[in-house]
Amino acid sequence: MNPTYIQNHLSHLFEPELIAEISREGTQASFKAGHEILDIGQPIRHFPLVIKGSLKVMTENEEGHELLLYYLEMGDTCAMTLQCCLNDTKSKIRVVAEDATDVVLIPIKRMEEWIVKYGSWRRFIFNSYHERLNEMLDAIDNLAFQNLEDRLYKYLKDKAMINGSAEVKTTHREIAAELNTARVVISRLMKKLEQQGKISSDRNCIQITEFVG
DNA sequence: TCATTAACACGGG
DNA sequence: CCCGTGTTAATGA
Repeated sequence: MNPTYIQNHLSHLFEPELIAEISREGTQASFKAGHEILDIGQPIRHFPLVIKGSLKVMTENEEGHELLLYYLEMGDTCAMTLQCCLNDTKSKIRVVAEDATDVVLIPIKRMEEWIVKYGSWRRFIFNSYHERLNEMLDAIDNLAFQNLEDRLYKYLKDKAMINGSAEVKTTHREIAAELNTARVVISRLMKKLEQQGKISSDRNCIQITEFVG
């Protein structure tokens, strides 16, 4: 892979020797929005460094209900994938491209090697664990203690945030599936949020009024 | 009280 | 016509 590509995107994270190694060992991949990169039960051979775009990481319960764990954005990597690498287990997660996304795929065998060899890699991995753990705690808090209306609004704000736009292109049906609830509830709550002036909505498109970022 | 399920009407593409 | 949306009625937790 082209070293300057890695250089341009990851030099702020890693030392030059590691950049060179990533260039040698990694492969670049691009995914379209909606592309499934990894499914539950699949063996993991690579782990991703996100260069551009964003990935959505989910798990699933016995009834087949999906639960959103977190989003990965530029400079992020996937703590769940890391955990699976170290144990050599199969994936407990599903990873889908949220929008057009570029990643660098690194063979899992380099993981442990680089942890010993490179301070910047070690810090990166620990830091990634830390961030992902915090996001999961947020997700749990959200599920356990917040009502649906707050969850919906937070969901919409998160979506807007990762798109980098106040506009969210989705449907009530999709949102209902993501939040594990019924479409009719989303419609009702959306109406409520609209009346409060927090959002405005058209068919297939929702604007977040107080979007910043 | 609020979610869920099913059913129906409306309108835009 | 199909799909997304808004609404209602019955039922359940």
